[in-house]
Amino acid sequence: MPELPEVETVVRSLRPRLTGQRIQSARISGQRMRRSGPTRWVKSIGGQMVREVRRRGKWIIIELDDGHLLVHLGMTGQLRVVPVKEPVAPHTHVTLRLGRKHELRFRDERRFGSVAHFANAAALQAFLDDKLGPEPFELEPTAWRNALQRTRRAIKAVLLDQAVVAGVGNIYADESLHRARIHPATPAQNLAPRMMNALRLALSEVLTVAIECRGSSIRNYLDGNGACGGYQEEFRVYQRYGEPCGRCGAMIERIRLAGRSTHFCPCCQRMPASRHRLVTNPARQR
DNA sequence: CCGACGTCCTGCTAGC
DNA sequence: TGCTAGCAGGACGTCG
Repeated sequence: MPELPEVETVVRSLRPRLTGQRIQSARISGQRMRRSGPTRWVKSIGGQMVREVRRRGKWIIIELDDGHLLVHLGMTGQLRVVPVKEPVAPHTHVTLRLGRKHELRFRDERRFGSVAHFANAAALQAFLDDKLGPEPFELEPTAWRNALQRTRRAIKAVLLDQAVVAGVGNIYADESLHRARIHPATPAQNLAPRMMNALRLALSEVLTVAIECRGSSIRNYLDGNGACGGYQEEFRVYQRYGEPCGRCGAMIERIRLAGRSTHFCPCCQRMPASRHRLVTNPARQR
């Protein structure tokens, strides 16, 4: 389940292997991916050079001489540079021939991912700006507080909302909430300002360490060279249902929240008392 | 307009 | 041992 750290790791591993490489040809095989749009670009990108590989949220941007490829790994997507002679794995949907010996392959068994082409840089920017909030490392404290204060949704659901903060998925939402000692069902606007700030810092810290560990490998996540990540060894709550919390020893619980499996420590992560009075008491209002 | 929820997709696994 | 229902979840569409 690639989230920001996994996508960042893939980008870092692909960057030196793709930048400056000329794409000889591209092909799409098997059944079409969902949500990838028209595929006429496959014919037009032959001969173009890769200028840059970068990340925005969970999206991978491959900048070409003329246009961009925008890749989302979905749940099970893998983007890897492999020798041409390596057998083509099942569910390989897109292949970019890079030279005599290597090709970039996009593989995605569950087909939640996508590979789309943008001819126009402004259109790509508009597409991303429309759906993505700031990167977690660049959250501006006041804007973050304002975003949380204007919604009653459970904080877990807010963290998963890419328009609020880009790149957080189920694993790092749970891990960050545990680090900040916040109950995942807490309505966002009930969080005290210092807790909002604690969460902002926890997100940054958890994601930074996860990137240093090259992401988490749960099932089939691999980076651009086919290597596993190691952050799964650092999980404090995710998939640790029934195990003792490393901080207080209480049993980690699992609930269903925002349609997602949610893991937390009932002792370290308490729901705050309602701050209703602060809102309704005129003496407290400006 | 906001927020909750269903849908897509396949492979693995818990449970009978 | 073999079968099947259920689970996993990111993005997006739909509905109240």
